[in-house]
Amino acid sequence: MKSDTSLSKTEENYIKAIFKLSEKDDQPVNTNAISKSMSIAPASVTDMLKKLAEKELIHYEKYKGVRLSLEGKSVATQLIRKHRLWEVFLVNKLQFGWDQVHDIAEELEHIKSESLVNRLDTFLGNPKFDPHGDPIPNREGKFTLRNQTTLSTLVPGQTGILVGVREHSTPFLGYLNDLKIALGTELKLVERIEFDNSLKIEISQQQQTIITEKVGQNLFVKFK
Amino acid sequence: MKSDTSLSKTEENYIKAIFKLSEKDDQPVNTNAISKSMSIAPASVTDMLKKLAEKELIHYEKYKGVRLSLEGKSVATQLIRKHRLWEVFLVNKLQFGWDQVHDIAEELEHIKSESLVNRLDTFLGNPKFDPHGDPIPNREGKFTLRNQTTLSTLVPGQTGILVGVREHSTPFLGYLNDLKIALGTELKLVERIEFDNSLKIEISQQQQTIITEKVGQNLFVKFK
DNA sequence: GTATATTTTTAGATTATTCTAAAAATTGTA
DNA sequence: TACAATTTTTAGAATAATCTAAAAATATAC
Ligand SMILES: [Mn+2]
Ligand SMILES: [Mn+2]
Ligand SMILES: [Mn+2]
Ligand SMILES: [Mn+2]
Repeated sequence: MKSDTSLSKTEENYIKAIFKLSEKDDQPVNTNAISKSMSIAPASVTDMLKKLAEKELIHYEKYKGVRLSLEGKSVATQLIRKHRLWEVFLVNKLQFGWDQVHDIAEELEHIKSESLVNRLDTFLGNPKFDPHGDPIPNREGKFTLRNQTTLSTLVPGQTGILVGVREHSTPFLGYLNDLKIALGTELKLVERIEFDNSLKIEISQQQQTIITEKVGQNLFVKFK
Repeated sequence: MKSDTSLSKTEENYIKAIFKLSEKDDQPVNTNAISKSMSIAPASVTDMLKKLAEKELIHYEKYKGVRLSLEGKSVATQLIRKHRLWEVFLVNKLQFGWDQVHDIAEELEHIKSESLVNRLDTFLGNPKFDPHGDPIPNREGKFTLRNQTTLSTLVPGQTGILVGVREHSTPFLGYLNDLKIALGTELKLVERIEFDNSLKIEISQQQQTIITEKVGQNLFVKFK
């Protein structure tokens, strides 16, 4: 049962952090993990977990970590929907670069108006992916799945199209900008260097470069 | 000298309230006036005034009311700029009604990003007025002046075009919607009823209606 | 399986914003 | 000018979100 419908920005940020930490494995999320991901002291996290449990947004047992309740998952999903739709707006309509929009979207996602989100969605043409290739949940919270193959798993000679990035940091996206790599760019794995698993790639059938294994693991591609 | 650049949403709301209260006469604004306009207890207002004075956003002398400093005026103007640009976005791009956008804009105005506002301005085509006919300050904070003549000052037989509304409440705007009165609508003063100064008007050369004096005073018109 | 290390919670404080009640200052009135 | 009414400020307290330090629980290691 949802007791209090209106959540503070702070509460929303905790919910989102917990959601992101439990995305991969569906394991309970530890206090310390939340603390680190949000840069907030563990003691403060404990306090908030009690509060969120009280509101039935999470299932919480002392010392055992937390899981989002169905209600909590829905809150998280709607926040992610808003975040990503705003990012599309900022990039497609206001001409921001994909490396400039995260922090602004981080604020915009907390504006509470269902009709605003839905009208924005319509205005943008119901996009399925955000500027980083991340899927945008629909009104019902359903995500379109994206290819999870990374460039580093291709075999030499194989070509992929960039459909998403795992890392979202400004430095990483700026680095891709410098390499003229954007969503939709054709990337061919030319050679894997044995020594350190770094990759020689060809970008848009033009320049060749070396990227580290780590970079390769952060580039999601689909087969051409 | 501006000491702390970042203001809380709360501080911003006080600055805006003080600005609006001193718009007409340039007199100092009293604690009680702020208290009433914001629905916050006078004692709380006093506390905040001390804080804003500390930050040099207002000139404050105990028991004598406050005035915005130049810095404070600039903060207020930029907030109003953001508020009105967002209202234009909501109405022109997302198809909201002019009676539905104020509260959402009240939230959006607190998003802090200079490039966001300026890009939004460009995207909207640098509008000079918002959906209620209120002037939108430019980057430098300059307002385009709008005609301040109200319908109630016309002489019978005279026609005006609606260029703005003084009241912004949802009920008032909804009432105008019902009457098919919008910005740009032609309004002819047919007759002034002596008894209570109510006005018989003709809307878009079509229906005739009676409106109260109060309504007439809330409709800004320019001569046709 | 005890001792040590790590994680989590509790206790006690702090800052921002708000409140009510009471005191102080100012304003209006006769 | 004196008294009353009004306005404003001060005092003391509450709530939300955070912190540090210490205690308690759990996990790891030998
Ligand atoms: Mn983002
Ligand atoms: Mn994104
Ligand atoms: Mn408004
Ligand atoms: Mn407006």
